[in-house]
Amino acid sequence: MVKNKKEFEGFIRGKGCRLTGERLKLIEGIKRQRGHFNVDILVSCLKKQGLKVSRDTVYRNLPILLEAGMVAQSFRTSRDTYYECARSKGHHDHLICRGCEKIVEFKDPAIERSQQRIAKKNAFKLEHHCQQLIGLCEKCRK
Amino acid sequence: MVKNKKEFEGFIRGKGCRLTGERLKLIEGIKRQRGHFNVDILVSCLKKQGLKVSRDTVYRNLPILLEAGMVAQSFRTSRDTYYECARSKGHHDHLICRGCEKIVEFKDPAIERSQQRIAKKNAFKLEHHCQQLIGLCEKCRK
DNA sequence: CTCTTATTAAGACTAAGTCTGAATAAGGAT
DNA sequence: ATCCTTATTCAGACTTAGTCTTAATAAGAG
Repeated sequence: MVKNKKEFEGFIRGKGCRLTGERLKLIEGIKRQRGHFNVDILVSCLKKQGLKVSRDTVYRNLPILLEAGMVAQSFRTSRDTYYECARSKGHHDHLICRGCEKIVEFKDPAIERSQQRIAKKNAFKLEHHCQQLIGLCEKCRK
Repeated sequence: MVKNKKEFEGFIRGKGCRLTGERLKLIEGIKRQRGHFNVDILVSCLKKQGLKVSRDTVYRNLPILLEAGMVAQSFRTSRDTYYECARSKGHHDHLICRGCEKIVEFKDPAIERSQQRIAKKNAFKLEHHCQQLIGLCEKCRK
């Protein structure tokens, strides 16, 4: 899990990739994100802050940042994939109201352990997971 | 959970909707699906079997079939949403290899119970969930 | 059988994500 | 420092899952 610019430099060079200005802008901009973001949100925030980077560059570098553990895939709507800065909080999953789209974050160590057990039983090396509980919140049930 | 044509008729009329030929073709075609399918797969299978229905009709009716519990959302790739006929097997989740895209199905009652507990704690009425464990299978780890 | 209105098909449209090709710049070699 | 190779970037074209529009059709009530 890469935590800062220095570690990122090591990580990126270790892969034989180049440490470009855009990549530094990207990790800077992502650290500034609070909460969930999708690619368009990220690009327009970067732009506002004078850290212009093309949409394509974001798409190209996201897999690297995911691999480095600096960004985590958070959840998906029918339209979009949302991410979040891994440093902002620990890992967690989401409870989503299909009525008002309210999102509640939760952690459950027991579930995580079960997931590891299931992966092991099937000889998988678990890298990450996506767990979304969909339902109706108190208000939306009326 | 709607199980057959008769129950479906009751369900659809209960909603004040019409029992159309297309809807019958749809549930017929879905019952014939084995395993996972996305909208395009479903449309072309229906076509092959002489049950022509437009793509749009499928998209329009999927929420109804989900609500009726005849179809379940199965998992999503970066491109597509996959479904499956709810009757074919019981509910289960997926372990997906990001290398070869192999999919392993699993059930875990303990996780299901935890999910219910989490929903209850947050005053949500849980309708369904999406749990995908992503990693590398034995072969793809080399 | 007639009338109302939900539903349908066809195709235009939207937008997330990918691809292409030319220009740029990182980093090693000299 | 300067040159050279090649990964990376940008801009914009492209692909395609999913949505919307409109006119035609047909389900169901009376």
